[in-house]
Amino acid sequence: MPELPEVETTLHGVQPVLEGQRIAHAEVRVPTLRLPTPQASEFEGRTFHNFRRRNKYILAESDTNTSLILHLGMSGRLTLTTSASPVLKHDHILLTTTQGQQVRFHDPRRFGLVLLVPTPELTHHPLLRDIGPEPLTDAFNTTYLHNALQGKTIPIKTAIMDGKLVAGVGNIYASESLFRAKIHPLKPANTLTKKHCTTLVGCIQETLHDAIAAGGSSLRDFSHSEGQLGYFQHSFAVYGRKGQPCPVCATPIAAQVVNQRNTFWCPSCQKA
DNA sequence: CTGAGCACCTGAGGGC
DNA sequence: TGCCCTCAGGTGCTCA
Repeated sequence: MPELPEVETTLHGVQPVLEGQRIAHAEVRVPTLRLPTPQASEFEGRTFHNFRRRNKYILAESDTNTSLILHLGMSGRLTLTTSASPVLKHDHILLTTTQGQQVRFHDPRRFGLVLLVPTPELTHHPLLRDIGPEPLTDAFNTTYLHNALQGKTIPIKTAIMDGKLVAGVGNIYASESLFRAKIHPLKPANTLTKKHCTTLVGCIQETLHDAIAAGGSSLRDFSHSEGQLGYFQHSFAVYGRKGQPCPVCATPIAAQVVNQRNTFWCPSCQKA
């Protein structure tokens, strides 16, 4: 998946199509996603509004006190098309508006999910209730991060990928942010000084902002909801660049699996 | 609390 | 050309 910037890009693609438009027809072809998908009839007749992103979830509200929760998982994407367009393999959910536009949830690996839940329960929903502050808001700041890291001996990279600590920092942007901050990914979280935290907060925000501005990354599975490819991957400084020269000092980039995830850093620029 | 392992599922890419 | 193997952006569970 799509990390936060890709979700943000997807949100901006789908919002203009669905916001305020009635769902005239829905089709659920494959209901077995990470969690079971509602029946097609539960989408029909709804008008969604107040689209927004929380962590890597896209949320929206509709009538009868019902809200939408959508997650792209590892390989999910939303495509914008019409009902005239041939249905592709892995097009699991098709929502057609009264305007004739169609949004499709396409997800080969089916780690994503699409749910309808009672709006009053949304903030208490198990998927959302324990999520930490959004990284691009003032709530994510030096004091917050420093306090949150106290007592944690886990690697800082593992810490910032924990959605309970901060929302939406995935595997790619964790490596990229730590490179910009010149902090070694294995540095124990509780050894970061306030100064480190100030730098890291700034670098996470800067990295995400840059990626959003670039329209999100495009790895194998991602395309914009319009079907165009993003291009932030051309800007990766360390991710996926094992053995290649550091863009700052030309030292070969190191790689190691940390917390089950591939992790990249510059052994010279980033201090433990 | 921590880390390791596994699970969900399919497709892409490399090696031979 | 094709088979076999490994790996992948995310989460969430169990176990020691």
